[in-house]
Amino acid sequence: MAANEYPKPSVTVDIVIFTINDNDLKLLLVKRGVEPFKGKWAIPGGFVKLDESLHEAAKRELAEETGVKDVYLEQLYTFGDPKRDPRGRVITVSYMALVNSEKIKLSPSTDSSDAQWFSLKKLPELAFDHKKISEYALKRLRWKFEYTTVAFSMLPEKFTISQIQSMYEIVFGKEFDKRNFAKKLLSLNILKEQGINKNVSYRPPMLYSLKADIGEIIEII
Amino acid sequence: MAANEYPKPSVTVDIVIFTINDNDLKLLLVKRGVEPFKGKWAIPGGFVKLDESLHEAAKRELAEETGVKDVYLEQLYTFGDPKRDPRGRVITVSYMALVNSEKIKLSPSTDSSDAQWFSLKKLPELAFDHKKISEYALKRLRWKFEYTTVAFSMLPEKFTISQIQSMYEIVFGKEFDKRNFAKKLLSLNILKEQGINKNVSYRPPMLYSLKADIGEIIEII
DNA sequence: ACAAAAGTGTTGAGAGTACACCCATGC
DNA sequence: GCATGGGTGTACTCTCAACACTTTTGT
Repeated sequence: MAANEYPKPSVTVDIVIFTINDNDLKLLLVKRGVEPFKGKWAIPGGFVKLDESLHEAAKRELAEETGVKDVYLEQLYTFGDPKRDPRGRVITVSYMALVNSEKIKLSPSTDSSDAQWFSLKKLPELAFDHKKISEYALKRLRWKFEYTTVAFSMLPEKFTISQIQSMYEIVFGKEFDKRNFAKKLLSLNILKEQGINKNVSYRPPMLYSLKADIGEIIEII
Repeated sequence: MAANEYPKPSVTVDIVIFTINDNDLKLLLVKRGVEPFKGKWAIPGGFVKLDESLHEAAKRELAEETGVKDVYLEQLYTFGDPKRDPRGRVITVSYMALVNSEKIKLSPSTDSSDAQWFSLKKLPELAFDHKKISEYALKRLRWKFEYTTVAFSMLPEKFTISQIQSMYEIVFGKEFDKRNFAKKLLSLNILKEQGINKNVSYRPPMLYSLKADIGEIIEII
């Protein structure tokens, strides 16, 4: 039963890259330049190299597309229907990434007609089973927002409470009560005051950062 | 960028099969007959065929090992470290299955020295990264018990409340208050009374079944 | 003084937790 | 009548949801 007795499928990673800008939740799509689905929009991804782990492959593809490293990256689910790629058997391990839109510069090698941010509300038709993958990613994103601190990975180091609340309202598509939101957030005891932001024409808000010992994503369930 | 330009990894499915018997949570392990790790215990699994989906592959391997079909089966996570298999690049999609121990007959082709149930408390050393996989599966199992109705898939059609409570106590390794447990369970409104079990030498318990419209696993979060 | 967003407290409802006694049966 | 597990209610605490007004700044 050696590992090479069987015909082998191809293995890819596909990455649903989320960001928030213009008060909207967006994901990055690339336009396919080759058949199949030539000209259709697709989630960025590519083949896994034999000497890299799945996570490394996802990180590499992400860096190639967006130029960012050190972002939140999480494996979602592996899609392996035999008919999902007309070229042959391709199994894809899907990932989700959360990036801070201010840190992104879309890869200069791909001009902007090839890679674009799309609002979740106005997605074009997607290649392969990428609609299913992006729906799965959105569910997971909401779950993670509800029960962990991933949201902070889409913010700059210092942020205001209303910036956080606004992200939650965008992701869940509904509004939250300001008092209850702040009360809950502060009671978690994960924020540190960072002084006051003076560059606004209204009452200046308190800036916060995550406490030093909250480097990693924690569960707030 | 055809699908076959790259050298390909092998893809397997590995299934963590849980059951409860003798008041203990157990998982099924098979003894490896070939190198590498010959003689070591491993989670059952095998290569994915080119014309079957991942779920079908997991179902097939499960049926080959245990003879059971129609059990709860869920994809967990895909492990793809380049060094996880000394034979070469093997990516494995892990699954978890929950089976009713009364319905199992271990495959007759494998004698009992080759496949055995092990208590989670006394696992032997495992081949490959199977320890990591089984730990991941246990976490997911506990999560699913807490927030969904998967537990019922390990019970016969009619069951008592204390059977359910006993399963939860085994899976979480702690005891629950009998009154609170019954109150919570009955308040979910998913059980139907099925008359009284008379074959006991103490006050006979009420038997329940899942309501007809609760065929699928539901979230009880 | 006005516009804009920041900041803040109380109340009621529901869920979870802790806790102990009587009941129905077989032997 | 005794051993065995079955079945049940109350009180407390905590969390969540609903709800509106004052404060601070720039212009």
